[in-house]
Amino acid sequence: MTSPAFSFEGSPMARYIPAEIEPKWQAAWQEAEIFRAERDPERPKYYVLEMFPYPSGRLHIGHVRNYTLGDVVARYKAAQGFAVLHPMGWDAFGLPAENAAMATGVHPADHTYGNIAEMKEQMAPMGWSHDWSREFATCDPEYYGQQQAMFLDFLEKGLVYRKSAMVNWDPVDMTVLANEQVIDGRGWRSGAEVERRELTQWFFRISDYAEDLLAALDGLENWPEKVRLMQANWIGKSRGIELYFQRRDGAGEIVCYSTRPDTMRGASFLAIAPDHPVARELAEKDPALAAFIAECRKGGTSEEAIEKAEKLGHDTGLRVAHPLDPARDLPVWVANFVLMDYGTGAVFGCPAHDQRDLDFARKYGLPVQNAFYMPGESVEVENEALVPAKSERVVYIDHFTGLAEATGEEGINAAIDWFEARGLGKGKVQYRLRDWGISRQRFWGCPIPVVHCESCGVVPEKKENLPVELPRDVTFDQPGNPLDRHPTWRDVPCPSCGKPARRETDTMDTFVDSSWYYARFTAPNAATPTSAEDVDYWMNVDQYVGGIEHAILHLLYSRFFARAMHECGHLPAKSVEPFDALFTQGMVTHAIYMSEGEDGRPVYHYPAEVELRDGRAFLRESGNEVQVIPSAKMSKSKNNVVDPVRIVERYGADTARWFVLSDSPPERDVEWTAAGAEAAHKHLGRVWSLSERIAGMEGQGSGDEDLLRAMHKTIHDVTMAIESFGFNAAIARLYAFTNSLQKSKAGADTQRQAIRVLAQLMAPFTPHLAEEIWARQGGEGLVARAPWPEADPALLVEDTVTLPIQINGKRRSEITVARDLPREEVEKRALADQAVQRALDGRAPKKLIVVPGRIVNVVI
RNA sequence: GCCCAAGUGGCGGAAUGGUAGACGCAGGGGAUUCAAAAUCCCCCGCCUUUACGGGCGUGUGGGUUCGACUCCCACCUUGGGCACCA
Repeated sequence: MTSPAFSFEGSPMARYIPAEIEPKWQAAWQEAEIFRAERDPERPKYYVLEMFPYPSGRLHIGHVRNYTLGDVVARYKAAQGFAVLHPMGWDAFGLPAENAAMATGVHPADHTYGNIAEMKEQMAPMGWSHDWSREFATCDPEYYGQQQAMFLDFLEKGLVYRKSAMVNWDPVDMTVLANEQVIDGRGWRSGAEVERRELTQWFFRISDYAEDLLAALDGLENWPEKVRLMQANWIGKSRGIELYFQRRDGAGEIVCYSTRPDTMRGASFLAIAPDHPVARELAEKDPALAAFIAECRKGGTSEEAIEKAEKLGHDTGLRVAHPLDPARDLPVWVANFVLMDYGTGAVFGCPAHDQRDLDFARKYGLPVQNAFYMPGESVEVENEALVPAKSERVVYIDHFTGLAEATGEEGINAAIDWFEARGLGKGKVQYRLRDWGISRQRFWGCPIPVVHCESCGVVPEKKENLPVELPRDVTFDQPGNPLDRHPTWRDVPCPSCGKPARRETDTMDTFVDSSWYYARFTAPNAATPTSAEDVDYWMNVDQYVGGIEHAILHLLYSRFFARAMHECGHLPAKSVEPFDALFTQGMVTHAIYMSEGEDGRPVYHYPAEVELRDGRAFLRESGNEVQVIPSAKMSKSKNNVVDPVRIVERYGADTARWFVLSDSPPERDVEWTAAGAEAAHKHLGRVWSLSERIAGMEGQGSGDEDLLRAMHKTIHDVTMAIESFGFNAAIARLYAFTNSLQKSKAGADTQRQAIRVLAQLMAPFTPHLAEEIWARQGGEGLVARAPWPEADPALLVEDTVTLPIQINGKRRSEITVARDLPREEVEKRALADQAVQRALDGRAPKKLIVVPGRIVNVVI
């Protein structure tokens, strides 16, 4: 069949040139304002949100993945008839702008707004369906002013308070450091050993919501299981007991929190935090202890730093009575691994059943005594602690409750009852979750709107004076927060008594900014933080998309903030869980090409300098082979960053979008490869040629029904795949259908129908190419506005099925039978099969399993 | 150190407990071409066999099941988070 309609040669086909297609359709969308979200009581709404970017100034390929994922959902939902809200804005406060100010002297605001302008320019060619009319940056005074208003509401409701807490202190630069700025225990600029220093700071009472935040996780059915689990572990609910240990010096008691009171027999010491009041009290008269406590303050505040630090202890000389045997003494040690923030800041050490306690006991020569054995093994612990799961049965040794063999859980419960009955302790539910410290000793953040007055104390700023705006006239020529040394900004009259007072110069954690932006998008210009009408209509976020690295902090803070906003009347009750569905995507990675330099240090090569042959990499210039490290996180210093702007210039946005979605499931990391991008581009070119060929076709053909069946199957499969975020699978189905269409001999009308459906199904992924094909094939209006195609169920079922036949679970043959063939017939046909006959060798099968429509298994 | 996740051909990956390897890349063969590019067609897990076929195979070791990539237990490796990076 070589009619002209099928010939590539000689037909006046246009080539696929994205640079001609893409800007045209972007202009058409803008002209029609199809992405502008409007409240529409006639239609159901759909709010899809991607985590907004920090304006670094460079669009990263990770952004491309994130926003393309959201864009597919937004465009798909729009095609299904929803009123879609798909906003975009900027998480604009933060350290990098201050670092830039220190390096170049440019004001953080200028730096940030400059970056925003640059990034917007880089985002425009991607063809994302964002509603830019709702754009804002968290550093806009209009935004952070509303945040300050909410801070004052929280203050009034008692959701905010001040207390002392530790920060990283650089003793040379005389400044507070972020954890990121502490490298191996030293300040990143000064190189000085960092110490922990106490500062009075503002806190949100998130721990009051620990139980609610934990319990409500069950209702978040459309969140990834692992995120819920991570949050549950982070909140860390545990049931235990507060135990009272009487001091031998008669000065009262030390209260320890324990989740394993059943192991009390093995207690050999008490360990208290260096900041514990008892430690401080004893240090006043004990210079050696004071020196030890000072030593414990070395290093950063991060939990990782504390946990990994060498376990150090100091015997205070104080003794307490062992609760089980008042004649027995337990020594009280100060230990650097005990955290004042958790429990009571004091624990009893049971070396036999806790590895850390055991290491500590061996180091300092403290006794090790088992509280239980595993059943049948009466072995004393040596160098490995015996720590079975609480559900496992153990044999308690001479237990104070009278228990013999029991599970850990039973032992714990019995021990709690026993101690409570004797007034030695009190059962207590404990959470690991700490209150959220929001004070930052930095300039580029939302100012905390309070004033410190000598006579009135801490006085909230009046709401009519908001926003408390950051000043323009600041310099960054010395370390620290310039607000601290800005007299005219800092010195203000007290809002209450009018006497001279000082503004709070700390600003808020940037996580505060990102804890409510989703609500602000529903009414970005409202005179109050939110507007009731708009949050009622648009909230909740139906689909939230972002990086897995935000699984805990950002999402937990947002959940808390929504609850707090509800209490202050800024969100309805339905929005205390603001994100109905969450999707966490993986990273985009890229291989690193590395060789060894003359000095032995690694040299990183740009992909452009490298030629790939048979999976090995060689330098183009010298021909020397270089080492390939696959799937590495993109990093400027490793020269493996892929610039999406260059990709779009070379291949067009549709190729970039198609590729980042096609190669890996979205939740997993995807490796960017030049070959993959090339292949994606080629495929789009094939679809284009196919469309051009079909456009020129006329007349009848054969196999129309086969093509229609394939088309409806594809509609069904692609729709299901999009619904479940299986975008790579959706794209695989689109590849397969393209191949079927290419090979089809069906008539012109059917083929035209098929290519139009293909364009519709591709539209969420490659919207520009889809529009072009849609227009050329006589589609009505914009494909972005065409209703999503529906699969005809009648065309999805086949009359016959092919059943694999297994023998002992291994596939050995297959039979093709009518779909509704009765089971007995299937059995008969399966047993008659040659392979089965051969395997049976005259014997009768032990068992015959027929799963209708799926499989036959013959057990011999 | 603690919490979480992921490991499937040369590579990225597919697979409601039911034919492991869909789809794509790389590779091999062919067509077209004066030649190349582009395009099109076919093959492509490993071992064994002339062939038909047979054996092995989803990080490792166990277990549940007629049947396990999928469920359970232990381990190994890699990645994410650890409260002041965003």
